[in-house]
Amino acid sequence: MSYSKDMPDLDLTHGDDAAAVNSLRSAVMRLSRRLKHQRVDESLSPTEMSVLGTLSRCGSATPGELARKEHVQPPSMTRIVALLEGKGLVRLEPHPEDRRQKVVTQTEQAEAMLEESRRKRNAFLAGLVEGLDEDEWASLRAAAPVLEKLAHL
Amino acid sequence: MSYSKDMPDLDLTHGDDAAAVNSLRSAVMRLSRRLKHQRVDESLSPTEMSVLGTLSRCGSATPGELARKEHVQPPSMTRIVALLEGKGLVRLEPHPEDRRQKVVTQTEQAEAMLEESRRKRNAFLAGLVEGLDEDEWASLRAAAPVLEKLAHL
DNA sequence: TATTGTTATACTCTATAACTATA
DNA sequence: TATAGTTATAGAGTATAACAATA
Repeated sequence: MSYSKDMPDLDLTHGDDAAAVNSLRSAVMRLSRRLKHQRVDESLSPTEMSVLGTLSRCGSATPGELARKEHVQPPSMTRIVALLEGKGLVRLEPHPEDRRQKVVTQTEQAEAMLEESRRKRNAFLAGLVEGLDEDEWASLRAAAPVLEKLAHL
Repeated sequence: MSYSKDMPDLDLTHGDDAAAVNSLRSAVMRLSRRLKHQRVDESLSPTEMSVLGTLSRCGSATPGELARKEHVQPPSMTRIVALLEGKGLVRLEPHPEDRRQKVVTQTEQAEAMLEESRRKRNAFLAGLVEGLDEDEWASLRAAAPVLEKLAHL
């Protein structure tokens, strides 16, 4: 039996697992559309916000690394980085070892903006979460890091 | 103290809740981009698939109801419904009580397509889930219905 | 007068293909 | 020859505004 205790015993013929997978996909797609509309800065797209969040968490990165992390193609990241630079939210520096690459770093202005916008985002999600009970919110909190992992697995 | 036991004690000044909210938003956006690429039918967009899923779960609906459920504007739903009708996946009938409205119903062909595609979707998500351990998958299963609720709250 | 749905139009975001510079 | 990033272009999906038909 090719079964490891570290792997979930995901049985695709099992109705409950299949239902969970369907439910998850549908919910993520629909929730993402709602979040798209809750822009903290009206002029920043969700992906642009996500790039700033990634830089805030992971520090500096090259455009190529950012493209892979955000699951967009390199030309799209070129455009995003140029836009963020134009707004003074990131700084572009030459790569110390490879002159083809660049290093993207967020500015203090970006960090301040993220902090400022956190309240607005939380207000929106808190409004939704108020419709949940304690157990549901606990489920969500437990799942958040797993969804993060899934997003860049 | 304005506290109800049915409401989560969401404290926006509390770092853990704020972090969970941020994590959730970021993960949902990035995961949705990955799912976008995993189309069961290459010719159907995620929203179009989601409409079929909604019809499958909820039965018939008017274009206006579908627009509200999917969080798109009425003109967008007009376009989606027309496209699905052109592919023979939904049927449009006059509303029995209000001649302004229409009733959208999925066809047998749509149900067969959903069933067929379920295996492909599951294969992709199962691939991701294989990188999780038992507890993580359990968290996700518990959170799926909550995310569904959040998506149309 | 309000509501449901449609048509016409424009915008945002992303992708692909072709190119430049460096490794 | 392969890789990082850019430029130019096209396409998908959605929104807003203006309109038609019905309540």
